[in-house]
Amino acid sequence: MDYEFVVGEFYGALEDTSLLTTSASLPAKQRYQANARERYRTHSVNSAFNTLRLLIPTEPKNRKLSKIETLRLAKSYISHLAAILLTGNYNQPCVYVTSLSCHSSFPDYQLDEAGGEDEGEKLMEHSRTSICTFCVATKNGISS
DNA sequence: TAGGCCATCTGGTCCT
DNA sequence: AGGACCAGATGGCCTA
Repeated sequence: MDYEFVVGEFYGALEDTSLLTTSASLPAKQRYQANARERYRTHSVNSAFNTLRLLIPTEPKNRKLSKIETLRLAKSYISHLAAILLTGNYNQPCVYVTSLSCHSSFPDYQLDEAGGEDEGEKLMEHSRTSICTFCVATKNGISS
């Protein structure tokens, strides 16, 4: 990795000592280089987030998701796509998934909520009535 | 103006 | 020893 480039990219030449600050754990120059590496690493993470954002449909289309929204919606989107594969239904796949796949597709639904003999019926009822987070966020699959 | 989100700095820990 | 990774602290920006 070209750290001289990284440093130059963000704050100018390394020999610009006005940018060097004291640190309890590291000499100024090493601290400065560590900061530059951390910035570079953070930017790499952000690039990955941006790439992921491009893969997730949103409503409206130009809405920019926050990082936490991107992660949550990506997770739901994966479940949504799995439901499509499972049901072959492109419009309301998450409504028709089986109880087992429904349970795995809807982590918000806790197993201990459905304890007892009627667990299966509750799961089936859940599968009939629940819309996944992705469907809610994008209005995808919700009949009007 | 408060709250959410983000970038940056920093120190600690783990790994090579 | 040095770099990668992580989490906490801090301050700036934006929006309701």
